[in-house]
Amino acid sequence: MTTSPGEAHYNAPMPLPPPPPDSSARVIVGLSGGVDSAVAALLLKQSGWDVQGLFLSNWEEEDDDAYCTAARDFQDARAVAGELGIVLHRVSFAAEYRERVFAHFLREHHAGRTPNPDVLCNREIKFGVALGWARRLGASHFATGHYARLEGAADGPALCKAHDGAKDQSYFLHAVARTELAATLMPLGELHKNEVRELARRAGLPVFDKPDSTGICFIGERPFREFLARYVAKTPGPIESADGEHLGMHEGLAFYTLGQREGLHIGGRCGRAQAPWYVAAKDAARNTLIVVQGHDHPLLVSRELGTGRWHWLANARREPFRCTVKVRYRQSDQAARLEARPDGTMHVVFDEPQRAVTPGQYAVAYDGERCLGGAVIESLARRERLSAAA
RNA sequence: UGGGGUGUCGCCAAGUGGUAAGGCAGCGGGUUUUGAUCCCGCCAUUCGGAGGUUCGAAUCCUUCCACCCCAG
Repeated sequence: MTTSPGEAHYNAPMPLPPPPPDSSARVIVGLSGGVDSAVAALLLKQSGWDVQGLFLSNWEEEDDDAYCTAARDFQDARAVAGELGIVLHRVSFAAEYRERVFAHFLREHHAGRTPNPDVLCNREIKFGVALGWARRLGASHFATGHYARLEGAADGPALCKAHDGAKDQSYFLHAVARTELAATLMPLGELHKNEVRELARRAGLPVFDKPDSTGICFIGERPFREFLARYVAKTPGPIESADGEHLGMHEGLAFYTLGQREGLHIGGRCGRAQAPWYVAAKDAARNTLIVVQGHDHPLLVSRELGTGRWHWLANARREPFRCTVKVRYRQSDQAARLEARPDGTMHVVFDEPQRAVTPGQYAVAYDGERCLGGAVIESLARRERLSAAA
């Protein structure tokens, strides 16, 4: 059953979630107030589960529209629960979010790296404390509206890509503990986004046309630099080309990420090409941002990277093996050779050089549709060393 | 102070009589549960100032101003 995105096959049999193991089995669905989690709850109910909703509020600020957004989301979640006739619990994990996700987020930025808070948010909050809370609420299972599939494999639960490749969120889920995935249901994994919206519309769910949310999970979409500046002091310093020419000033290394183009304020230079400039490196010792010109400049690409401790979502492999790897969300799969180190880290060598591999982001491995696990990117090896060019 | 050169959007830069290219930056939007990238749109009634020639000037003339280089 293949369908191109855009033309849904509403008449095809809808893939329903697995029926409950027994008639009274309870599942707690994380209801965000968005359309995805609403439809996840809808489908589970239709399958016969005893469904209850859980609304998480993890970011409590009273100073701006984030508060309004959160309040609106809760209202939407409540409306959905009302329409489905299910109980809705509301729990704040703001303290946990701050300690386990946001503190790390700030530490990484202070260190000049580019953290991915949503990976941690899934592991620590949604599939951590929230899932634990679901158990306390008497549920055997926890469910979310993530676009990913969970299958039973010979070696345990397997996290697989969503059928809707454009929405696949397995990258963000790679760090979740397997024991937690074993108790998790993701009913949307075989649906396309437009099908989800259509299901919501037909079921009378008021959020059927609510726009997709973006931005850091629970914090939301906002001007990133401005937001970060509330927590990280600005430490201005020079911007230099790889050959040492002074090109301007930066606001602090934490406010930039590798491969970034915007915000450098570098205009035309006499004798230089007419191409935009991109962040190639951060020289912390000199508080200097190193930039290069051209989207695919050699100093922007890496062929190898080293990770932190690898988290397996399949049986660990001790011998080198080939698979595909993403170094950022929504990147197409890149062929690579992986070799686990004795200390639990991973060494990745790509077939093709990769652009803007960034410490703090995650390298996530796949065998076809299945996610094999991943780890944070710690180091990278460029084709040419920066020092050689300087 | 002589001699030479240059002054076109925040920056780089086309345009030498026919009614202001392009790139970068910036801004806005799209894509996106990180941060990026990417895509689309906007962005000089005006060419250092003032006069003049001309049907018509950024382009020619006069003059003033600024900056740069060489002399000194």
